[in-house]
Amino acid sequence: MDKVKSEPSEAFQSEEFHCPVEATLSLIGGKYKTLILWNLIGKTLRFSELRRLIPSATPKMLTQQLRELEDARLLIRKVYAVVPPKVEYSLTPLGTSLRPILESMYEWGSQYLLNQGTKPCCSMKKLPSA
Amino acid sequence: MDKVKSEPSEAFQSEEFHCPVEATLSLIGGKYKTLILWNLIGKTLRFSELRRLIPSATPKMLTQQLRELEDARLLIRKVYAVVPPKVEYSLTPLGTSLRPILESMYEWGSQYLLNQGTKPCCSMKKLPSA
DNA sequence: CGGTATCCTGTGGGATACTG
DNA sequence: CAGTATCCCACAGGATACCG
Repeated sequence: MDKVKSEPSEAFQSEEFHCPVEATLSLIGGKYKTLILWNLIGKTLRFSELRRLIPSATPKMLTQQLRELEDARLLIRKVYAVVPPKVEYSLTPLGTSLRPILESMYEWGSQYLLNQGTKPCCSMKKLPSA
Repeated sequence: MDKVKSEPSEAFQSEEFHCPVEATLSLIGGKYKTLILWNLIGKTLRFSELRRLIPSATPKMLTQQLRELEDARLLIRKVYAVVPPKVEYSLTPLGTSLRPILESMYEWGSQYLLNQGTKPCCSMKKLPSA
């Protein structure tokens, strides 16, 4: 298995894209991805912090989703050569540029849940004003 | 199997929702759903017209996605009691209210595809101005 | 025309255990 | 601390055929 992976985002190069909306969806649509992006807006978080913020994601899933977001250039993984290991995740400008979309989805979803009489839950709070 | 289905959206009533963004995602994130919604903005289309607009969706998948969108109250399925059968799909006000989200996802995705050097394709054209 | 019904495969994703 | 490595299986979703 000669998977080289010298540079990220190889998967996306070979992927035939559909339409712009679906392209966007393919980047943020994965399980836990919106949660990850949301939590990283304006912050830098370590792996263990993300685990605590998203307890339902197993380490395997969290790693996988983070790698895919990194491949899509939406976030950066910064490894510190220290012991014990320290890794920090933060959004790239591209990742940050998703904020308006995420916020409009948050607003729409909140309204929808209200109208359905369903209680919004989970760790996804509203973001600070700007 | 006593699946009653007197009223739509039963599945969503019993579904435990996560956070607003994921709730939104759960409604529009399905395969072909954005394509369907996009094509229906400002229009009314028949089943066969949707099939032609989204050729990659098999009838089974198209039906399934349409039913889920109907359950979510995003579109309406209007059946005419004529022969040969005639069914028309159109967005509800709720469905139409997704337009800003879809458009911002379209814009973001277009930009992303440009920067990646990937050619946008498929039947998803830009919408008329308003 | 507008769908169902069946069969079947790939894989998303959970549980669990181990490692540099 | 920050992940891998396996095992496993439910189910999304394709192909194909048929129906009122």
